[in-house]
Amino acid sequence: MQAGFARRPLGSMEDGPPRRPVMQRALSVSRTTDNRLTFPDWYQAIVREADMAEVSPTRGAMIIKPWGYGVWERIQQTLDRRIKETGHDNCYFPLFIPLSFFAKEAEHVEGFAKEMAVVTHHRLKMVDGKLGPDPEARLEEPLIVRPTSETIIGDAFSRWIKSHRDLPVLINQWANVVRWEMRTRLFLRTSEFLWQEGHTAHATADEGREETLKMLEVYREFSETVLAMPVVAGEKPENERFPGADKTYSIEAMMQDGKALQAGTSHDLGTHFAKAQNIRFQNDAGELVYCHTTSWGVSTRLIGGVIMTHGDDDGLRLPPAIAPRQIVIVPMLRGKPEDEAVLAFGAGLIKALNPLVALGEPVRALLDTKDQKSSEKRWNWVRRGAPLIVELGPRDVAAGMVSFMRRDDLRDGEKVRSQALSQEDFLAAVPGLLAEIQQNLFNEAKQRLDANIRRDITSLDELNAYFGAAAENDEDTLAFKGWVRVAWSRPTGAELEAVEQTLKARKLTIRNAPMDQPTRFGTCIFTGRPGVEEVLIGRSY
RNA sequence: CGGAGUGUGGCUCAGUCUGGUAGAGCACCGCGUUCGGGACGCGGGGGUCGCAGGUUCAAAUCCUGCCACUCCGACCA
Repeated sequence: MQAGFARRPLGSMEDGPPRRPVMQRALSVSRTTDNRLTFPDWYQAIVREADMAEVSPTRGAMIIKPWGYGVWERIQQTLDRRIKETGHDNCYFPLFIPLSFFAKEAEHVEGFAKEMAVVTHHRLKMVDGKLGPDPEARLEEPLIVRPTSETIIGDAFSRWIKSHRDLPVLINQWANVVRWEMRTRLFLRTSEFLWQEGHTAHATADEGREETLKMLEVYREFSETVLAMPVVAGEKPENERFPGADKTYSIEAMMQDGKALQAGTSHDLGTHFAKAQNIRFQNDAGELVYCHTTSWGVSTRLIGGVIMTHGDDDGLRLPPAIAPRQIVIVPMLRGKPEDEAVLAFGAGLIKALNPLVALGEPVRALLDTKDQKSSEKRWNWVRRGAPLIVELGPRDVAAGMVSFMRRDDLRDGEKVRSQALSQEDFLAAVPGLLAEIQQNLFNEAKQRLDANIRRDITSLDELNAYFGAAAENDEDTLAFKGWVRVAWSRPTGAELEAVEQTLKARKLTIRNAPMDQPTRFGTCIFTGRPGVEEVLIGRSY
C-alpha cells in the first residue's frame, strides 16, 4: 500500500546512484552509509523532512525553521551557562567592521580576504528604471560584514586595557557572521551563520594557553554530554591553524559516513593581534607589555553534526538535552464523543509532566492538538526526532495507561516498538527514560567513533591502500572510511606542504593531534624520522 | 571559476528525441465511509513548465544567451 507521504519512486533511479529501498521507513531517502553518494541526499532529506531548515532566496543562506531554531536555542542556553560558569560575560559588537581594521594583521586578512561581503553604498537609486546603489552614496571607507570579530574586539581591547589590574578580559558574544563560501550546505557551511565567539585577553602566555585549553574542554564536555556527540579534542597542525593564531585546537566528530566534522575551535592568538592592534598594559613592574589573546567559537554547524551523528532512516533523533520538546503526546482523535476524554487526559498528563525534572532541567512536553490526522502527526514527530512520543487513545484513557515509543529505539525489526505503562509508572519513569535516551545516543555514536579509528597503519602505502585513490567513484572510494591515527614527526615548512599535498591527493587532511598522547611513538609515516606525536587523518566536511 | 547533471503545482517525478497549447503519485480542500492508528471512495483547488530573447500558424518541447540548484574539483577556523 502506498504510504501517506511521498517516496522517491524506485523506478526512476536507473541513472542515479544506487540506493537501497527504504521500505517502511519514515524518511524518503536512506542514508546507506556504505555508499557516500547517498549520504548528501539523505542529509538534505532529513533537514527538510525534520522541519529543521530550508534554503532561502538569499544565495547560500538558510532559513532556520522553528524546530531547527529550537535546537539552536537549546544549544545557546546550555552552552551559555557553561561560558558564564567559566567567568565570561556576554556583550555585543557591530555587524560591520571598517575595512582598515583588517589590514592590521597580515595573516588574518589573507585567510579571510577571499570570502568577505563588502558594503560600499548607503543608498539606493532608480537609474534607467533599475534599482541599484546610488553612485553618489558611495562609502568613504567600505564596511566589511564581519566574518569573525577579532579585529573590532581587539580594537576595543586596546582602549579597555591599560593596567594588569584590567586583566583578564573575558567576553563572549552570540552573533551572526558572514563568509562568502563557494559551495554551501545547510547548517554545515552557509554564507551567513549563527555562532558564539569568545574573546579574551591575558597578562601572560601561560594564562592565554590555559584559557584556550579550558574552553576546548568546555566544548568537548558540552558536545559529549549535551549533544551526545563524541569528539576528539586536539591541536591542529600548523597548516590548519586559524589565520593569525599561535595554536589552534579543535574538537572533531565523526559523522555516519566516516567524515570528520570540525565541531568547535579554540585559538591561542599569542601576541599577534595584540601587536597588530596595540593591546598593551603596564605590568606590576611598570613595563608596557603586550597582552596574550584567545578566541574560540562554535556555530550552527553543530546542528548539522547532530543530524549526521544521530539521524537514521526514520529521520532525526534528537538527544533529550537539546530537543525543543522532549515528550510529545499525540491524541488519537476520531471526531467522536470520547475525544474529549482523550484531550482531557492528555492535558492532565502535560500538567503532571511539567513539574518533572530530567537532565537537570524542567521537562519539556507538548500535547499536539493540531487539526491533523493522528497518524500523520505521529510520523512527523518521528521524523523530527522527539525523544518520547506518546500515543493516547480512548482505551489508554479508560485504563489510565500511557503508550509510548522511544525515538532512540524505534523499531523491532520493521515494526514500531511501543510500550505501555500506567500513568503513575510513566511519570515516575520519564526522568530516567530521558536520561537513558541521552546516554544511549552517546554510547551508540561513541562506539562508532572508537571502532573506526585505525591505529595499525605504519606506512604511507598502507594509508593509501586503506583510503583508496579517491579520484574516481570506484567502490573503494565510495566505501565507508573512518580515520587513521598515526605517528608523525611534525614536519614544518616545505616538508609539511609536501605532506599536505600527499594527503590532498586522496582528499585527506590531518584533523588534529589528540590531547591524549602516548609516551612513545612509532616512525613518522611521512618522513621516516622518529615520531613526536600522533595525529588523526581522515576526510572531512 | 573548471567538469558533469538537473530546473515542470508543496514533495518526488513523467512528458522534451518525433512542437499542437500540461500530467501522475503523495500532500492540500470538501463530503461520506472507516479507524488502537502511516485507511478508502467520490468531488475539488493549485503550475504563464527557471528567466530573457529568437524560430514557428503553434514552444515545456527547437535555437541563443543568462540564472539557480545538486554532485565532483578548486576554495573553506
